[in-house]
Amino acid sequence: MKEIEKTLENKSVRPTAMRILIYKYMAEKEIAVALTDIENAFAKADRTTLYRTLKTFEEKGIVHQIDDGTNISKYALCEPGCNCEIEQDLHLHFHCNNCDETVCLTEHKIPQVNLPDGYVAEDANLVIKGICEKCSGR
Amino acid sequence: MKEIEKTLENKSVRPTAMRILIYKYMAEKEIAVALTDIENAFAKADRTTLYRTLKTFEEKGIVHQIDDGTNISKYALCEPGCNCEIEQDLHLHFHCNNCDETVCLTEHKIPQVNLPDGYVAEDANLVIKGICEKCSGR
DNA sequence: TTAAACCGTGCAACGGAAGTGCATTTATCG
DNA sequence: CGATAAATGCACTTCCGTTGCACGGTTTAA
Ligand SMILES: [Mn+2]
Ligand SMILES: [Mn+2]
Ligand SMILES: [Zn+2]
Ligand SMILES: [Zn+2]
Repeated sequence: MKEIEKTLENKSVRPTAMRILIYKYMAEKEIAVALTDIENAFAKADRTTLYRTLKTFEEKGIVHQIDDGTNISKYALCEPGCNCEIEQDLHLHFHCNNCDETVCLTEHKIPQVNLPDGYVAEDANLVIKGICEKCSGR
Repeated sequence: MKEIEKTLENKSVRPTAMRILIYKYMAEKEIAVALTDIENAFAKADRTTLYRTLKTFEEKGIVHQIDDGTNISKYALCEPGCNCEIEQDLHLHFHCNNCDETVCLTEHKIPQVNLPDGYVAEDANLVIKGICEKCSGR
């Protein structure tokens, strides 16, 4: 728990009770979470607080936002080495068509693509949809 | 104009006046369009009609839906050879951070990626964000 | 040819999710 | 302690996508 407090402080985010709980919640999940997920997990807390917590976490590089094509923003903790406050950590994401869960594949970077003349890339998002490890039964 | 009628009929979509107009509108645009764009272009038509027209077009493989990360669904006509009713035509899309326009890069296919064991890919979406040809000035 | 069935269109309303303004509580610091 | 700033809570809004239902024209079959 003191761990989390330090992590937050290192990112210059004040470690309030709520923030620590949210961080803990996300750390225990291995999948990306939506605002609604957190809302359900912490029924007593107000949605706005959770919303702004995620925004703060995102600004400070604690979590990154994930667009998995569901039109519902997901969030996941950044890996220790990640510095996506500065530049996007271009790993890909996988969305399961069966269980509807989204995971970071942090080891799998988005391949470089050649663009037509005049196009300048600044960011990229690659989402693979299919059947996840759990659902495929391997 | 007769061209469009035939195109629609070939895809087993009845060529109503509205549908022909929408098709024409999309054919003239070189960029992906949102429902709101069409709505603005055809102020007299009802939003629902336009919405359902796009859905019909999509089901029949006349257009494909594009998720460019803006959380606003875009649509673009399918290329002549495209058969994305059956399998996804995996070209990438480019979204300009400056003019906010999204284009299909139909010549640029999404590169194959290796997934961890147990993961099965069924579909993929790759969006590059940056500065487009028009906005970069060459 | 005429009635029935079907399909396209329009109107109204709903729902989820993101976002904002402002009051209130809680923490920080002199 | 009081002053100040930050965090939280509540209410409300907006935007987009979506659906139900009714009306009217078109196709189809008796
Ligand atoms: Mn990720
Ligand atoms: Mn496209
Ligand atoms: Zn799954
Ligand atoms: Zn541009």
